[in-house]
Amino acid sequence: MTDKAIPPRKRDGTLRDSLIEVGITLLREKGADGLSLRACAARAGVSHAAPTYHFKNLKGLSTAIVARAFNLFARSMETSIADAPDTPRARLAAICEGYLAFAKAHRELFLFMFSGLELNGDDPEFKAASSRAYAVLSEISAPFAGPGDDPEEIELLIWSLVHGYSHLAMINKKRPRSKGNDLPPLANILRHMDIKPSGT
Amino acid sequence: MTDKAIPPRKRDGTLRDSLIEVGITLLREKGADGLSLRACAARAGVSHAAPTYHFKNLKGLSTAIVARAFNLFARSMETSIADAPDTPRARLAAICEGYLAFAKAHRELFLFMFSGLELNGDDPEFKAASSRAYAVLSEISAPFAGPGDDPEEIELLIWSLVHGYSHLAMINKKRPRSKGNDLPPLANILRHMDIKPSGT
DNA sequence: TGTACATCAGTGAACGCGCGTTCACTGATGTAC
DNA sequence: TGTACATCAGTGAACGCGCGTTCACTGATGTAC
Repeated sequence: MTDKAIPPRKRDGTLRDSLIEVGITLLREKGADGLSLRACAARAGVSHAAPTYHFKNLKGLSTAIVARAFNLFARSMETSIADAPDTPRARLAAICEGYLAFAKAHRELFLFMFSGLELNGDDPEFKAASSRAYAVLSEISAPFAGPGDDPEEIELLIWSLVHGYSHLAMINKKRPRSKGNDLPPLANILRHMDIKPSGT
Repeated sequence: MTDKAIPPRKRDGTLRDSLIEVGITLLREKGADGLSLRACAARAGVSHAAPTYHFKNLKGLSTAIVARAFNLFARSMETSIADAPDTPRARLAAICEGYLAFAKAHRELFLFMFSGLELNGDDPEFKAASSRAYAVLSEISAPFAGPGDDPEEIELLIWSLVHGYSHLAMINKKRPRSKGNDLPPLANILRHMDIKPSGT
């Protein structure tokens, strides 16, 4: 079993993109410790120095990967919302499901993007992608801010809850068998949170 | 400036402990990437092979460090609770403050212990320490479970919220200056969450 | 349509580094008698 | 109190590994005229 998952390429302008995808694969398979410029190059069937040309260094590659991750993340939430009934509560439930679904589908990537790793914070792709995700959250939260409320507080309440739930779920891979292997579902947790859309 | 922060030691039975503390220092100074068996040994003024004797390997050292972390974490919450008025809401607020205070005081350690890193899950010290932290949370949450509620759901609601808030706060070191550099305070977030002690 | 030239995208060798792990060893400490 | 012995705690050399980064290079592609 050799390691050439991707056939050798020649100048078709897609290498940068491929390296990002390979990086995500590497994260999935080996976690954050398995991500390196050299490993990405090898997996992409390219010289070990090639990634440096596109990303300058490991931090640059990581930033590009996290930018991609935030786009996938935003898309997961957007898709979930698009399928939901057009009421504030249904949309809230949907964004939470989308958040959690992304985490479950990309555990290592999710942990990586929220690992506190230092990135090129000024990178435009990165900024655009993370803003996109934040905008979704912000939009869905807005209807729950009453007249006297700071909308940022409501956002942060919702964000904290769904992020905490998802993050803890990713950390606790293994739970005691006695109660089944799952946390109480997110929907049940949400039901306990008595915030109300401001129109009611 | 040499690197002998701790003078060379000779057989006083405290090396294991010192290595754990040095490991925590290393995390604080350089993050997860700065933690290694060799770096701990060097910092403790001891041969590079010494840590292996006590921890077997890097995973063992990491497990010991996280166990220590969970004890500090539990203590932070316990202290905060001990100083609070003896009402369910005050105790809830106190545990949340203790949770956040620990994260702020030990950012890198907090990120490390919740990084999803694989540890020796069966290690007794580790199990005891994490159970201790969980027990605090569980005890404080109990009064908020009404007659029809699953107590685990209430625990998870509270845990998710405070964990999410703290974790996001650690990730977003830098916020846009325009609004000041701080998130809306945790107390405000908690106020929006209308759970009630079951006696009321 | 052909040619000269610049730039682009990737190569491959080389550098030095820190790492985890193994292993034979040693000298100090503790125990049995 | 002295002696023999076992175990403990740490040493230091050695192993091979993968890593990031630099650098002179090359051959393909694109552009100007």
